[in-house]
Amino acid sequence: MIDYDDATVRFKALAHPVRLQILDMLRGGEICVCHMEAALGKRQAYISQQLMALRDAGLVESRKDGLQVFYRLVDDITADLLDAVLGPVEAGGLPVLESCPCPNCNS
Amino acid sequence: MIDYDDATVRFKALAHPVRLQILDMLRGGEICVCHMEAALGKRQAYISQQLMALRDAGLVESRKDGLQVFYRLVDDITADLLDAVLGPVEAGGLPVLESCPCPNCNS
DNA sequence: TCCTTGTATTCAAAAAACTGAATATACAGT
DNA sequence: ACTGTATATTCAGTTTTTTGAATACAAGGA
Repeated sequence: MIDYDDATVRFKALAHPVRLQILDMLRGGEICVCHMEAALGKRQAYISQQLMALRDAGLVESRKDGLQVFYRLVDDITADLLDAVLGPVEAGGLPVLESCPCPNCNS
Repeated sequence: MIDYDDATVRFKALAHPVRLQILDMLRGGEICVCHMEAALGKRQAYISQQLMALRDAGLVESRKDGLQVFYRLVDDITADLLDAVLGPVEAGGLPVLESCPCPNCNS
């Protein structure tokens, strides 16, 4: 028997433009919150709220490294859904952002 | 540039257990409203409301045949999304339902 | 034309999601 | 211990979604 309520949780989490954009970034690999903040141009607290929603839905998980917290996708299903709707992940990898203090942006 | 708002419309429509169940049925081919009513055990008006939501989101389209209205999926993207989350479509085709007056259920 | 059947729409109340503001927590450096 | 930086949580007001109830519309048959 298929659990439609279960699937609904996933789609609900996906049904939001900012969360979609975050997940889209995460297709390329794990990212720190500071990076999302710089890339999306939204307040930090707001991004953290959306990340909480994604965590609660079980779509992402986080890893703490010093002051930064890195997020990544939990499973391949989410990546497949994004591929189907947004198209394949864009090449080029994670851009270096001036305003981001994470190790990736400070060579 | 990716249109996240556009994708959000699709995911919003999918983020509902009854609508998901309707779409799941439609993976097997077009179905009449009376069939959904019998299969889901919900009021007709309620099902029609969910179908309206799916139509507004552009996920399904309808065809009128006499008294009955048949619905079908508009594109393959939706079917792909359902495959990814619900698993592949179950074999067996559309079951014949006692309480459904459509031609399919009256051999 | 009138009645029946199948489907669609409108409306309103309740529930849920969204988001800004304020605040809390955790960690690193001094 | 104190400070600053990165992230998380709580709260409340607003907006949106959900859903039951009532009603409207459309097509076929008598």
